[in-house]
Amino acid sequence: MILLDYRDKRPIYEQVVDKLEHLIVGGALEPETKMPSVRSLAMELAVNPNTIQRAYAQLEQEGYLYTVTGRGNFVAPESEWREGKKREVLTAWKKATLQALDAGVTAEELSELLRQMIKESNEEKSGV
Amino acid sequence: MILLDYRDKRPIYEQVVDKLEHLIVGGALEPETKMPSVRSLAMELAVNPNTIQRAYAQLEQEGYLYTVTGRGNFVAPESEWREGKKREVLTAWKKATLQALDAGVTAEELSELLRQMIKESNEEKSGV
DNA sequence: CAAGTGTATTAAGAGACATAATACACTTAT
DNA sequence: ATAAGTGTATTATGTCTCTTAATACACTTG
Repeated sequence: MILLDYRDKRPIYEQVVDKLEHLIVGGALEPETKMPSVRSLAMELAVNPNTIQRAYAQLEQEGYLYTVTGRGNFVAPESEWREGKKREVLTAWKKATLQALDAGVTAEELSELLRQMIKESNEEKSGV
Repeated sequence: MILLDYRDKRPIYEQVVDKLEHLIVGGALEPETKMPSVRSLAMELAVNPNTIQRAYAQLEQEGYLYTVTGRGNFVAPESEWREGKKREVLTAWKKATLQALDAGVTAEELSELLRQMIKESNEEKSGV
């Protein structure tokens, strides 16, 4: 379900959060899907159960999962996280754009890059 | 010259690096400007000299400063860092853009936001 | 009732960050 | 030449975060 990157210097629980969040936002894990138990995912990643517990707790805090004691963790309905996620990435995008403009990148360069990325994104969808 | 943010959880030396880099890229500190000495800046920020030493070492590593033992640290010529900085921010911008698209933000929304930010940026320059 | 869930607690170790106290080589001004 | 101001290096100490480890407990399912 997940592959850890040992060269990554971020905490393990943070990597787990990011990867699971990506799977959820990307639709690979649909709402109401049952997540692996804390103990089984810890076993699979050769990691301490506490670390997974921490990752799940954060994902619940951010609205991606909900927990039922005794039953397990489940992917939350999209309405629980879609808007929050959108705000989060837009804030980050604005910051990155400001930094680019500050560094001397022109508006035209950014527009052109954006067009190019959209084009590539569409080509992938239609299968190139 | 700098104001530390104690709510910021990042290391102090990293904050110092970021702020000085911003002053240099923004033109507030021109090339060949003499930087404050390790000891004096440490005194001013009420911080250990080792911490400033670390910040200066990283800025030198990234091409923003050059060091002359016994004389001090100086802002490097723009040619030493301008291209590297541009590559850095463009990489970050592309990543942020991909994440936005992944999260369901449309290309049109990003284009519109970009236009809006350019407009505001121009208004500031002309003094609104 | 047993096995599988989430949750909580305490202890220990590793590593990064920061402070503290020195020491040394070099440059500048006197 | 000397003193003061530079950068640089080293060692020790303390704090904090991350992680592992070992338990313990409440709840749910079969």
